[in-house]
Amino acid sequence: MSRKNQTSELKARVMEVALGHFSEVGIERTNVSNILTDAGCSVGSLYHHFGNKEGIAEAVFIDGVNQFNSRLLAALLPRRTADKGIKAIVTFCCEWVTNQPELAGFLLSREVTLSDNAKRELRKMDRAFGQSIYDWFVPHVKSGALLELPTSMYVPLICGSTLEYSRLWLSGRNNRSPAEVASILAEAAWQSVKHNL
Amino acid sequence: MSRKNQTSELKARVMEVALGHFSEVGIERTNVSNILTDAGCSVGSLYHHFGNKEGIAEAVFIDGVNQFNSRLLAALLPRRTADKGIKAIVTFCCEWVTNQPELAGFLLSREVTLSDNAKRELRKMDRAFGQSIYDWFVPHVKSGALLELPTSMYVPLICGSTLEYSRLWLSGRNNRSPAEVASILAEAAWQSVKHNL
DNA sequence: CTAAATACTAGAATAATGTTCTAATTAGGT
DNA sequence: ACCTAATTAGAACATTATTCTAGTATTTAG
Repeated sequence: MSRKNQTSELKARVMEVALGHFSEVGIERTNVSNILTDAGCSVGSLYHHFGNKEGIAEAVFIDGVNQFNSRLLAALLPRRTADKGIKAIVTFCCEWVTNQPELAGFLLSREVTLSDNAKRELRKMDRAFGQSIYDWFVPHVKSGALLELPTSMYVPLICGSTLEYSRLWLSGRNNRSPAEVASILAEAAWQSVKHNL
Repeated sequence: MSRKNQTSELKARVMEVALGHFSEVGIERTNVSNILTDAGCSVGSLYHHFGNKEGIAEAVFIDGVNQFNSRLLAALLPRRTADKGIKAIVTFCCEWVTNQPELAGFLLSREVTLSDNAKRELRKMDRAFGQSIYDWFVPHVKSGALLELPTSMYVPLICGSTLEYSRLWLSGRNNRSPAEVASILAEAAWQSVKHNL
């Protein structure tokens, strides 16, 4: 196998193993040596590729956000009405959390403390993502279908309930998965941002 | 000074100092020795009173939840209509977060991993709190003013947006404090749980 | 009031674990 | 075949949470 493939496979393996440990006991309480043995990686390799333990967490985090963002856009952008769009966002979130509870829990936990470099990268990603979202929203606000609000409030109003419900479900405190209650959450989100004549 | 007072003052001092460090750099990255010097406490005393670093975090956490719960009840229980009650909850949360950003950030961060003992204590608190909340809600659901939903959904629907907005504000990503946008959040929460004829 | 018991304090010693460092190895280009 | 740079290896190191033993102060009981 070429070195490139070997390397990227190793990194992927480490990240997968690490996510398992992180989501089970948190970043602090997973020890590097467990990751090393489970992923079949040496100390040197690990620190060469990731810098330190937080570096692994960062990589997993950025990867997860990327995946989430692109799939969410794929779910949202084709929708032509405000109603369908908002509900598509909520429904997508519910399904994503339900299908990937480990990754979702890790992203929602906010355990990761990002390095300056990672912050920069994430901001760049976020800008592109935010712009696409913004472009979808503008016409619906202009048309009066959606409330006109401070920009920073749309995400909390649309996704807040869903994320909070997801956190509760992930911590084992209620039975129905987000996907099972998606329609309720979607309707509630819609009620909270639609323009009431 | 009596020993009891001396001791409880020491514990309070440690908890206050610890909260400062925790909210600034997280539990993992605050080191015990800093807490010791800042609070003027010896290694032995600290481990005698709190068991370990997590024990300090647990104490701060439980204290914070207690304070939050009792004040929220004081804000909610006097309200006689569904409308006023829901808005009182949201408004209270906004003000609480705005006035105590350190404590709020610490509680919302979910950094603390609770010991079995702490879990038990917290569950006990939560049961009593939940019961009071439940008693307030029942008549408004029965009267048809509020939607009838799975019990586990009221908190996310009512507080989700507010908590999400608070997290964003606490991480410095938007300017207006929760208290400044409380009325928008309150109205949105009300729209999402009120019964629409 | 005295003595025993208990709660608390102290800080040096220890243990756990993340990270660095030097040397060896491997792959890709010339 | 040889050179260069990327990668791997794991022993040594450093940091830091925690334990342990001993000592001191306070309360309680006789």
